[in-house]
Amino acid sequence: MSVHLLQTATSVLLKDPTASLGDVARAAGVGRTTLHKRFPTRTALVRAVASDALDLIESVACHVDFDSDDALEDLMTRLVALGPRVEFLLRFPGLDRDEELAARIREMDRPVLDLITRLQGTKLRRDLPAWWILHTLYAGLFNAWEAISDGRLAPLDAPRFVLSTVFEGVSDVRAVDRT
Amino acid sequence: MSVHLLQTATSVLLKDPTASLGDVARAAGVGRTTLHKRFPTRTALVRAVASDALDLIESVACHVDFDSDDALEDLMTRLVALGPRVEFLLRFPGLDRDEELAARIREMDRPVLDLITRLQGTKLRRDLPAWWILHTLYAGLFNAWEAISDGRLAPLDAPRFVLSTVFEGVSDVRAVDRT
DNA sequence: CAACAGGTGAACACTCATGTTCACAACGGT
DNA sequence: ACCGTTGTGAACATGAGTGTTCACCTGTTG
Repeated sequence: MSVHLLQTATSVLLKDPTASLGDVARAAGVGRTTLHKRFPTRTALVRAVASDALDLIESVACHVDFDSDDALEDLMTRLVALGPRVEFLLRFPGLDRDEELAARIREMDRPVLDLITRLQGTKLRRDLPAWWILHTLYAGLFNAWEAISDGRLAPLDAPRFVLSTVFEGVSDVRAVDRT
Repeated sequence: MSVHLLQTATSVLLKDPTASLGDVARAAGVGRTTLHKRFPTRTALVRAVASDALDLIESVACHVDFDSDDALEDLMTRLVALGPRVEFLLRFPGLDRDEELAARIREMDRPVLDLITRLQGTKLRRDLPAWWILHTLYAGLFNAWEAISDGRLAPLDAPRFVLSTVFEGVSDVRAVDRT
C-alpha cells in the first residue's frame, strides 16, 4: 500500500509539480494526516519518490550485462518501460538541489558513461563526448515518455523508436550526401 | 527596460519555477510594486514571458526559407542560439494548460511539420512519423540548452552537436552492421 | 474482552506568496 | 513653478499550503 502511495504521488507531482499534499493524499485515496505520518514534510515525500525511482533504476540496471555489446540497447529498452516513475527523476524542478540525490544520480551515471566510452571503440561515434551521448540517450527517453503520456506513442513502440532514432538519426541513409 | 525585466523573469523562473514574485523583482532590480503594475498577476507575468519567447521564435522563423532543402538545419541553428528564452516555453510546468499559448505553439509547429513531411520525400526517414521527428529535434535543442547552462557545452559548438546527433545518430557509421 | 497499532477527519496555528492600496520621491514636459 | 507619469517602499488583507494535535474508529493480536 505504501508502494501505491509513492506511485500516485509520482504521477500527481509529475503532472503538476506545485500540487498540494492534499491533492496527493486525495489522489491516493488516503487522508492527509496519514500522508504526513508516513512523510513528515513535503521535501521528505519528494525525496522518497525520487529515491524510489532510483531504486527502480538500480533494480533493472543490475539485470543488464554491461560487458555485452548490446548493453546500451538492453538498458535503454528496460528504462523506457519504467516510464513516469523515472521521468520524475529527470524532470522534477529543484530536485538537483538535493546534494544527496544528485550524488546518487552521478553514481549511477558513471558505469553508463564507462560503457559508452568503451563502446566508442567499436560501435559509437568517437567525435562526440561520452557525456553528450549519455544525455542524448536521456533526451530520447524523455521524448518517448512525453509522447506516451500524450497518447501519441504506443508503449510497445517506444523502445524501437528511441533506439532507432538516437542511434541512427532521422536522416534517410539512402539519401545522405553530406560528408 | 521592460525587455530586460522579461529576460530576468525568464531566467529566474526557469531556474526555479516556484520562485516568488519578490524574487523576480529583486533579481530584476525593481520593486515588487512595479512588477505588479506591469504584470497584475503571476499568470500574467508567465504568459508575458512565454509570449515573448514565441515572438522571439517567430522573429527568427521568418528569416528561414522553408522551401530550401536546408531549412531544417537553418531553423535549428537559429533556435539553438535563442537559448533559455525559448527553453522556458518547452520546460515551464503547467504552461501547456494555457489554451491560448498551446494554440499558438501548435500554430508554429504546423509549418515545421509540413516541412518535415516534405523532406521525408528526400532526406528524412519515411518510417518515422513527422511528429516524432519534430519532437526529436526539440529534444536535441533541449539537450543542448541544458548542456550549455551547465557549462559543459560551448554555445558555438551547440548547433553542430545538435544537428549532427539528431540527423546522423550516435552510432559510428563505419561500424554499423545492423540492417 | 482488553490492548494496541494504524487510519481518519476536524480543527488549529503558522508561514508565506499574493494582490491591493497609499503616500512619497524623481523626472520630463508644459 | 505646475502637473502627469513612473517607480518605490511600507503596510495591509487575504488565501492557500503546511505541519501539528486530538478524538474517534477499525481491525488485529494477546
